[in-house]
Amino acid sequence: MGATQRPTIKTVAARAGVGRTTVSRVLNGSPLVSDEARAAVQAAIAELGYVPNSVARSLVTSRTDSIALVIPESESRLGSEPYFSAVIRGVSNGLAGTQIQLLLTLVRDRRELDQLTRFLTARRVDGVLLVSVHRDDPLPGLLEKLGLPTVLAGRRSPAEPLNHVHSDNVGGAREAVRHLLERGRTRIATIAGPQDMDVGDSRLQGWREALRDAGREAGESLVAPADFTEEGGRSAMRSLLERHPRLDAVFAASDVMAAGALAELRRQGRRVPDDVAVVGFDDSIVARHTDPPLTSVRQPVEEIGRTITELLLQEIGERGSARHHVLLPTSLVVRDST
Amino acid sequence: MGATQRPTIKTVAARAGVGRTTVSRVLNGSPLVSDEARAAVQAAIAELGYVPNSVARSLVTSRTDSIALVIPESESRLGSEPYFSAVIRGVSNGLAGTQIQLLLTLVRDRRELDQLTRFLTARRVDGVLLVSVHRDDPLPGLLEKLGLPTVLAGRRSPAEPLNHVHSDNVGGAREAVRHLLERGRTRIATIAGPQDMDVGDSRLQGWREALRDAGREAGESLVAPADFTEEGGRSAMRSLLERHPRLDAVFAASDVMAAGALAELRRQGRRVPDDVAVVGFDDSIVARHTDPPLTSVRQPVEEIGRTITELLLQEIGERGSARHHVLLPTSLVVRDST
DNA sequence: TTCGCGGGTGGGAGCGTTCCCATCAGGTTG
DNA sequence: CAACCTGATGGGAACGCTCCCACCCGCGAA
Repeated sequence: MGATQRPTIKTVAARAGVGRTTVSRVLNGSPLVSDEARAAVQAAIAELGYVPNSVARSLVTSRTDSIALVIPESESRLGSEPYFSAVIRGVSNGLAGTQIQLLLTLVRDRRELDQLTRFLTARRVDGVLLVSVHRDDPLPGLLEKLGLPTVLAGRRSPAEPLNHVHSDNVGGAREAVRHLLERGRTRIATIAGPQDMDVGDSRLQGWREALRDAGREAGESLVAPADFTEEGGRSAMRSLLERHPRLDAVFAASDVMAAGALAELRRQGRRVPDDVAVVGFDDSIVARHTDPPLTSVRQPVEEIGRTITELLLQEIGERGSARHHVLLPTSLVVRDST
Repeated sequence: MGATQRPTIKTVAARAGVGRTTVSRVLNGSPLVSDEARAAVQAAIAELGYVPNSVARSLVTSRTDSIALVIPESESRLGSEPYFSAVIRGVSNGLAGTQIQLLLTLVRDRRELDQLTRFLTARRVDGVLLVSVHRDDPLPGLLEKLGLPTVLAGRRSPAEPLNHVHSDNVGGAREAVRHLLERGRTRIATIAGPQDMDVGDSRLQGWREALRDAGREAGESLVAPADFTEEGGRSAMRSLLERHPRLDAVFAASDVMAAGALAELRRQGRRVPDDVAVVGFDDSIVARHTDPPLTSVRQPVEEIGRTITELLLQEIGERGSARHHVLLPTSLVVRDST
């Protein structure tokens, strides 16, 4: 009791002395409405505090005016990785000014994946943003089969056919390693990202290319893959030091892993940058606060978020438009760790 | 073309040789269905790959099976503050196992607030989680007026009438200051949070109480309020040092501000903890990586997220249940900065 | 004058569900 | 044996909107 019934389009029509259809036309900005009718309708809307029922609209238009941002990660990463927050912020920026709502879906396990699959099959969103894709991720294939507009942040492989936006991981890594070479480092190891992700691959490839360009060896024993976590970075550093006690530089494929590496180096009494120089990737908040502050490859994460959103909106608007692959530049931020 | 029409409940009914209603009953788990009918329906559903249209369901039930998480913050904070990521993670955890979807809404300016208001008025969600509330935030009042189930993470004031979950900010701050006293510090300043937020107030109050309990002065000149940003922390530290060149400890109401304070102390050649001890609040990833690592008050942010979600689901389920105010404990994590 | 045309308008149908109610079979009761 | 219940079932109506189509009116052209 108390909460009086919400006005519907009928109420408004009656109040304005016009038909339902005319109200609908005003609502949807049709030009085929006389000025008087439009004014009457607008007055009625204001008096009644009418707000259209978007569920009813969705039922007939089969648009939902919402998109999903899917983060298929073990919970540990959202949180430690400022990356995701920045993407979210970018997406939200890209959505500003539209009426489109953002659904956030974390996929942690098999059950949640099944649930998401049903959700997407039911077309409860107009499009999907996929972040942090793995090579064998089932989602991109599903989305393509469903014909649901999709844009990836990152790519499954260099041959990614779907719309995607990524930063120049190869180039960024090369620049980082070149920087280490310029600083006179000669034994440069790398803590690589997961090898089932293109970011991992590409940054490793950049490391290799830079070393080869300089005529240096890029042996596999100088590579320790980890999982983008701090603890992973720490133990990767440990194993690198065991294999190459005399290494004098490390390129880590993320700041968080670099932070783990710093901790291990400190534990073993190595000075940074005097004994070992360290470069990270992301230029996240972590990089500014480590001891010493971390030289890092900056990637425009927020811009990635904004761009995938813009591409998605475009794809939703005009189906079957050409595929877009956007590459965003990185830049090296030099601090005290090198 | 190609994409064959999605099956509806009618298709399923025809296939199973039953009526619409029976299919609906099976879908909603009604016990008033014979075993044969149920089996036939389930088989038909499987064969057709039928997924119920939740929009149509929403229209008649007027439930949306979604909730909104509203973050009313200038974009700078989501991103620098691991707090929000942790809340999001907790909320997502709290939602696991339900069919409820999470809508994320960042409110950055007046326009976005208006848009959100319309959105909520249209009841496009079943309930709302509100994070980082300010004293004069218009949203809680609006939500109460709309009768939309709401739970706050934090509170507007100690007299908050709405459902809310918060951590023991007063107690945490007291513990931090007591710790500094035990370490023999005598001139303990504080970098306080925004004074239009209860978190700011409460942590300041904890600082005052601890000092008074110890018979120390807690003069206003030892208080420098800031805005939870790193830059704010830095300039607050600067003004504290101007006023009290001989202070030997600072309690900052957030890790990020503490990080700013550390930077300023270093710039001025003060050693931490030898000359000045520093305590932060949040025990975020930042605290572990500052130089030196930061002693900090840990608050169970993820648990806050989970708890507000549980309360909201409960409130949505059984309207008008008693109001809940949950207080979660904090704990001090001692590192090298004290 | 008649016809055609096009802007402005409103009613009916339909989107895919759930809910209310009527119906029906088969058993139990007095 | 009639009256009644009880469990299983299905059709109609409704949720609030958009879209199709028919309609009306006033105008200029034939």
